[in-house]
Amino acid sequence: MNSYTIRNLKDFQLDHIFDCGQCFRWNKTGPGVYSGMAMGRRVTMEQRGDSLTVTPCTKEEFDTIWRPYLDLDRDYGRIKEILAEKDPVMARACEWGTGIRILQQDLWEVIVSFIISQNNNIPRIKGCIERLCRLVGAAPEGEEDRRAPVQESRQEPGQAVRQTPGQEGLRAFGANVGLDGDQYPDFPSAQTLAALEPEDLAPARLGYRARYVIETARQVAEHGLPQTADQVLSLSGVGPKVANCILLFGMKKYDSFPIDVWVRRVMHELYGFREEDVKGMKAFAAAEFGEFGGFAQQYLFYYMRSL
DNA sequence: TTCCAGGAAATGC
DNA sequence: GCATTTCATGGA
Repeated sequence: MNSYTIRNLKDFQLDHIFDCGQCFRWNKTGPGVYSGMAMGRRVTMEQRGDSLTVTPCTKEEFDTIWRPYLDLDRDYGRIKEILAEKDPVMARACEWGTGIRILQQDLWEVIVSFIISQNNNIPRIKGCIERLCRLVGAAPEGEEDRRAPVQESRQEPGQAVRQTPGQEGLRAFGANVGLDGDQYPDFPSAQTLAALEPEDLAPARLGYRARYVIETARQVAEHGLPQTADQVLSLSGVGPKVANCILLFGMKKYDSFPIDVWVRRVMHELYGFREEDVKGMKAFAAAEFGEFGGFAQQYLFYYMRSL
């Protein structure tokens, strides 16, 4: 299989990039090796020292898809210099999380992923997203759809058969299909999800978030993807924290500073804020980190989680 | 059992 | 306006 290798990478560590909570569809399959699904493609990335090998991948695919996805054209060394000068805590966090890069992910996938992330833990978020993709996601380009047909017997006897436009697209993996990571369906589109009802997503076990995902899918199917912060906040199941994640990870708004339980913890324990003083933390981040707030947040998040 | 997880929406005051 | 409660799910 064709691979592409890029050498002499600086400020690049796959382990930190895929373990700082920004993405959920990459899985570690060996030392420095990750297999996953992004940009509609299933690939494996392997880092050895300052070299990165992507498989399958051509030079053209690397330059047009993975170079921007991995944000390789941004000078993270300079960003760390600027942030490290701010305060000793930030300096340590930059050093600890060196090699972190903010991926340029698909906006729709980011929206759904972070709606699912609310009041949830990272391993279970990954499980929810994987089950959602296996349930209603499209087969990736160039691969045949090996999913089992939808089980018709789910319908209770005597219960009216509900017809929805998306019914024919609904699939479910049978219990005999191994969950061995060998299947990587693409992320379901807004149109696909908009045509479903919350009970259709029950096998994905999103909990009460299924309603938010479908309602947001309908908003996006009708009005298109959000383009402003206000439009992001108007989505169902999107509050201040999730909105900031969407702006940062899906819309390149690098001044966003998502404040979750971990950031609250680090701001409380290492910066001396009261834990409930989210307004104070927000104001501090805006004044202190400014246009680099998103990068600062990622370093702090990773630092606090690994303490 | 109870608590908690990258919170948001509904409800109460 | 602000504080409290509720919302599924599953692991610790």
